[in-house]
Amino acid sequence: MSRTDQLSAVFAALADPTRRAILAELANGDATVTELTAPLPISMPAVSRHLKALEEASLISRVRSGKWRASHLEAAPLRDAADWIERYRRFWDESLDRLEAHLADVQSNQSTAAAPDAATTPTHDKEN
Amino acid sequence: MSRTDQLSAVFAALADPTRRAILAELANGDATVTELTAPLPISMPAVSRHLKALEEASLISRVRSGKWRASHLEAAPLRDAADWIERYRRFWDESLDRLEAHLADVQSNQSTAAAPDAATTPTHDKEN
DNA sequence: GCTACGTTTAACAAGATAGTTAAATGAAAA
DNA sequence: TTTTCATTTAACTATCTTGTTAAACGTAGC
Repeated sequence: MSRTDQLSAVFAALADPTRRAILAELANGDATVTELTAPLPISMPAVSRHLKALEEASLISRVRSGKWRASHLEAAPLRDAADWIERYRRFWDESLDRLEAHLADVQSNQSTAAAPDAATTPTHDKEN
Repeated sequence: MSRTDQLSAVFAALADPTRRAILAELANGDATVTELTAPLPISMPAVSRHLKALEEASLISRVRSGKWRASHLEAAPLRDAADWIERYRRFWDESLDRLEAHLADVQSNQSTAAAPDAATTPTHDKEN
C-alpha cells in the first residue's frame, strides 16, 4: 500500500523510542543536535538522521542561527494521529466498563476478601 | 535503542495503512483472514502476517472456532498511545490559538474582504 | 482414511531502517 | 585565508519489513 501518507509517516516516526525521547526533549524548548545527542547512547550522525525523519514527518522544523541549527517541535501532525486513535476510544472505554463491572461483581460476591481495591486500579505506566 | 517496547510496537503497527484498514474493519465486528483479505489488494498470506503484527502489538486477539479463526479488536493499547500523544496537546492547541488569533487579526484589518470564514475553518481530513 | 477448505509458515527477493566511522559542508573566528 | 566548530552526508553493514508463491498445518465432512 501507499505508506507515504502523512499519518503513516507520523506513526512511523513515533514508533522509535529515540525519536519519542527527542520530541519529549523538544517539548522543553528548542535544541541543537549536539544538545540532543548528549543524553543519548548513539552518535551524532545517527541523531541527525532521526531529526531528518522527524522533519519529513513535519513533527519538527529547523532553523539555522549562525553556527547552530535548532530543532523546534511542530505538534500539529500529532493532532491527526490523536484524532485517528480517538475513533477507537469507545472500544477501550467499553472494555474498561466491562472490566470494572466484572471486578465489582467479583468483589460483591466474595464479601470477606482482603484489599480488593488493589485489583480495581489497573496500573498505567508512562514513558518518555 | 530497545524498539521492543509495547508503545513502539503499537505505533509501528499503526504506521501501516493496511493495518489501519484492518483495525477499521474489525471495528465493525470480528472477521476472518479471508474476509479481511477480500477488499485488500494483497495476498492472504500477506494479510495473515499483518494480523500477526497486530496480535504481537496486542491490538487484536484471535480465536479458532471450527475451521475459522476470527480476529477481534483489542483497543486497550490504543489508550496508551493516545495518552502519550495527549501530553503534546497543549502544543498543537497553542499553535491553533496563535493561528486563530492571526486569522482574526487579518480579518479585522481587511474590513471589506469576502467570505473570510472559509479561512478560519481549517480542513481536517479523516482516513480509514 | 481421504478430501476439501481455511489459514499459516517457509523460502525467497526488494527495499527500508538504523547504526557505525570518515569525509564533506557551512558559517564563525582568528 | 586559514582554522575551528557544528552539523550533515557518504559509504558501508546488519537487521527488519513487506510482498510473492509454494508447501504445510488443522479441522470438518464424506
